[in-house]
Formats: sequence, structure tokens, C-alpha cells
Amino acid sequence: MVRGIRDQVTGSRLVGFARCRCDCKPMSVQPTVAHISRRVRGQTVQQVSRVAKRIVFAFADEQRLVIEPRMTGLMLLSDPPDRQHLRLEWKFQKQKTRFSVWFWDQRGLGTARLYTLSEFQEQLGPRVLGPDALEMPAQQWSARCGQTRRAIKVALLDQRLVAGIGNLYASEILHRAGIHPSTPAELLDTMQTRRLMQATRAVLKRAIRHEGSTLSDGTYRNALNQSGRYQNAHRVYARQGEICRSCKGATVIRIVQSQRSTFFCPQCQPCAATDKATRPEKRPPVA
DNA sequence: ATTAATGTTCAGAA
DNA sequence: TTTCTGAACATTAA
Repeated sequence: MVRGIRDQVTGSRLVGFARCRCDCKPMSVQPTVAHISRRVRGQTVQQVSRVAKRIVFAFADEQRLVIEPRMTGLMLLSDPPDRQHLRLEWKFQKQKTRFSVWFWDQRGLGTARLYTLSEFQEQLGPRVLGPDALEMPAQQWSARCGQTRRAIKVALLDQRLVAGIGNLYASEILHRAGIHPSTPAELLDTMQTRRLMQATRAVLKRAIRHEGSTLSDGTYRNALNQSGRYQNAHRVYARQGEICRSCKGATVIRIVQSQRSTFFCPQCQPCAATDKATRPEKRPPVA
């Protein structure tokens, strides 16, 4: 999302910020839209950046406007999927050109927050966010996984443990790492946490390169309202009952952890607790 | 017609 | 202290 709007927005002057009139319940904006508008109008955007799963507009006076798209939020330069769910509009001016950026959000769970620099730094702090998933070094992976008894899939979604992984990518990462999602995080050995780090970097980088995953509900789109392509590379997500694309031997299983779907291949991701001790060398052929 | 599900996060309870 | 549960929302599939 950041890459989609960065070139246009960086160096542009904000000339308007407002809610879009739509029939939906108003999204969470703090302080009020009017207050934010008063404080940032007329200023130039110095930088558009990403912090974990948030989008950050940095203004000339060091204030930060942070957008959290949550499940269905999109940042758009044009052509929204529909008018119904447009939530916010930024009006910009760059040289003599005027253009708008929109926040579109079907479910309305997304949020916008204006922070002073010190408030913003608090929101980056360890009380809110752990190290970024793409940056966290190997020794941190093992130290932090060793700190919790929760299932590794659940731990990966804890933004204070490691920031930037969502439900879809947690399943894909664990599949690539060959780790069963129910494995207690503290039981992972050094080799496994290293594989977890490598799988996280590989999956997230590929997903970014392919501009995200547009699921069957079709909600995710880039800034130009085009579909992502990473859904074509999914190994397990939403593939329950189908043959695993990696081993081609087992079928993908769906389970629920912390009220959220998890997908995995029992052959590629053996159960750490039982299989290591009990799994025999070879499975006898089925009659 | 209800219920469950969804790329999430948070407050409050267990 | 750590972990779990339900709520916020809109829409679709079962």
C-alpha cells in the first residue's frame, strides 16, 4: 500500500482531509477529523512509510498520521471498488497538479490516528510493537519464541512478539518452515527458529513483490484497484481438503486456533510433540 | 433464516 | 503474569 501511493504523496501539500459521506457507520478517527484537518492542512508530507501493518504519513512539523487498515482497508489513488465504503479523502497539491488519495474500507474496522512525534514513538515502542518481522535477527527469534508457551501460530500473530504478520501469512510461513502450527513456541529449537525467520522473510518479501493476496472475497487491491497475485502462490491458506502443493502426498488440514483459521499440511509440518518421539521410519503401506 | 467466517486489535476476564 | 474471549463492522457462504 505504501509503495502504491509513496511517489505521488511524498512532497505533496495536503490541502484537504475529510470523511467521505457514506451510509456506513463512521470509522474510528482520533482526534476528530476536523481537528486533524486543522492541524495538518497546508503542510507538506515529508515521507510515507510502513511500520508493521500500519501506514505512516510524516508531516513537516513532525506530526504523524497513522492508518491501520486492519482486515479490509485500502489506500487508493483512484477508482475505488465502490463509493459505498469510501471512508476518508486526502486532497493533495503537487506543483500545479491536484489529486486525491482515498481510504476505502468495507468492514470499517480500520483506524486513523494523529500523533505528535513523542506519541508516535510510544506507538512504536515495545509496549505496542515488537521488532519488525522482516528485520528481527535470529537470536531475537529464539529468545522471543522461548518466552511463551502458546502455540507458535498464535504467537506469530502477537504483534508485541514480532510485528507485521497476519493470519494468512502465519499459515504460509509455518508451512514453508515445516513447523506444525500447534507446536508450543518455547519448544522450538534453534534450527526451527532459524527456519521460521527465513520463512518469514521469504514469504513476506514474495507477497510484497506480488502485491499481496486478493482472496475469493476480492477485497484486497493495490492503489490502482488491481488485484494482487500472491494468492496464486499460497501453499496451504484456504486449501483445506486439497492435496498439498509441496509434498503432493497429504491433504491440507484446517483447524481453529484463538478463533482464527489455521491451515497446514500434516506431512510437511509434522507434529513436534508426538511425531518426533513416536513416528516410525516408514509408514506401512495401506491395504 | 440463522450462524459462522473473514489478511485485526483491544479491553477485560479467566 | 499470561492467555483467552468477545466486541467493533459489513458482507457472503453454509
